[in-house]
Amino acid sequence: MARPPLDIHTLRQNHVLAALPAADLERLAPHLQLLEMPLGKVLHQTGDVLRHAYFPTDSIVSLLYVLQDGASTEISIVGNDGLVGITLFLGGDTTPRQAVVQVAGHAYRLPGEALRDAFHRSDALRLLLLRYTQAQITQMAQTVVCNRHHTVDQQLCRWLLLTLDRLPSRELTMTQELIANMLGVRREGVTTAVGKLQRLGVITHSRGHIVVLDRAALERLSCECYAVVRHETDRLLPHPPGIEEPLKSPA
Amino acid sequence: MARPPLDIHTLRQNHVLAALPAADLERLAPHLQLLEMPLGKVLHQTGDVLRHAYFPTDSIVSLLYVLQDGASTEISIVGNDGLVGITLFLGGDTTPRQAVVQVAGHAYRLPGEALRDAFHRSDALRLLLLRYTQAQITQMAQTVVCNRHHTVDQQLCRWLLLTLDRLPSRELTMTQELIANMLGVRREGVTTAVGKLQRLGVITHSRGHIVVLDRAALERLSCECYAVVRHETDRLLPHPPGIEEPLKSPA
DNA sequence: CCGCATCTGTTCGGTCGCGCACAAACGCCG
DNA sequence: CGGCGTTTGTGCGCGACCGAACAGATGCGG
Repeated sequence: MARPPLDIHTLRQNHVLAALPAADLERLAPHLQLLEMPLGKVLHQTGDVLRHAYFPTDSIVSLLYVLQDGASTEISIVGNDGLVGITLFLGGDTTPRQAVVQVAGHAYRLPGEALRDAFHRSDALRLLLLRYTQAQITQMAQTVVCNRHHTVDQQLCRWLLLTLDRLPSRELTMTQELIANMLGVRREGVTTAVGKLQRLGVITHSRGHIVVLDRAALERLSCECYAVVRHETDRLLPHPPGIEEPLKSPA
Repeated sequence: MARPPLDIHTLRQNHVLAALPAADLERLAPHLQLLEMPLGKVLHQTGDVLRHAYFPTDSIVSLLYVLQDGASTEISIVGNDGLVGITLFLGGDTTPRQAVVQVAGHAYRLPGEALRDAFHRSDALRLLLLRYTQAQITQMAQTVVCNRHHTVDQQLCRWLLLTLDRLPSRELTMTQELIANMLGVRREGVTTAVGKLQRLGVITHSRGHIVVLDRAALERLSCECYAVVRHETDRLLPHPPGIEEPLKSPA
């Protein structure tokens, strides 16, 4: 699919943009630029001054923290439900976190000033962004608990579900090594967990490619953390009408 | 309404209130009510609709998440540097977290509508609250990483330092059991860690009472997480002039 | 000053995840 | 088709933390 940069339909693939009143969106549109988001692209490094916000359409971005010794952990995950760069309107100019493209795709880029500007001018946008911030906070908080109390197996399920919710398909391209980086665990741990899921018939996988066969099972095997985050996200960010809901589980 | 407790000095013990322009503070003042904050008081439960915000003066409040099986973990900690209830202006009316008084003392209580109102009216207050939100996010993010990668010993140091930063003294009243709840680990783990610190001469303790003897050592023994949070907090929330800095390490 | 509840210290076996070291499978490319 | 780098599978030994159980210590209230 070729993407003329300002196709309204493409714009509205991002839920935040889609939920904006037409007037707000039109004012923002001239500043929005559609970008390729290749796997592994670093949107900003630890300590960088943020210059842009990114509104993913079909890409997924991980916010992660990298420790001095190189160990890393995913703090939260951003897909077409949100944006990278809440720091821009919260006020600090930098964050001690890194944003990395975890699933290749596209995103709209918006200069920081334009976002800040819109944030102050538009009540609707402000409301939306603040609620999204709240959703992000919930996600982080749940990650805290999950890291502390749940097994790698459970966390893998949670992570798969969160990622799946932000994808248009049931497949995802991602090596176990990368998943391990996200979860902050060893690759071998992920291998084992993936093996179990495969044996249970919940997924199939081969060399950087995972297909989810039984989403319901995944939800059963996951810890409560996924449900909490999902519930809160749905509550805080009602999905835009007319845009179909990706992967809402029928159960 | 008679309100003896509205001593401006006491008000300004809370850094957020202290940083407000006089006009904003005066408008808020009639709504502020000084409260006793006894140890263990629950400000709000999981799922509660928030009615008030709380601005601690000499108390400390923990935001924690309690899992279905009863296990808990502290998500962030709020003292006189901030407020409980950022959800009020972020937009969700409820949070899936619990707020519990961890160190007894006092706090000013503000009705939710008053906070929301002020948030929308006052640029200064909005700026302040958003930056504080950012600081809270940093704290949570760091807690994610810390839970994943660091030992109980290190985490205890981090926790002691964070708590100490929000206290006017070097002593704190807190059983190991409670600390364990905060950190989300077993009490025995805390006992061991505390024992080590005692042997090193960093703290002394007895029955729910810990005195920090060597703060610098605590910082050395802590993981990098404390420094990151402290640095970000200081950067985002400049301390109010004229109010002395509690426990800034002389080094 | 005694009793008792609370808090703290310690032990022991078990499990989970880590670090390391390889071996096997896969798929891309020449 | 064969080689090679990447990805995945597995098997150790180890340390950290857990769960449970219990013994000592401490301080408060009667």
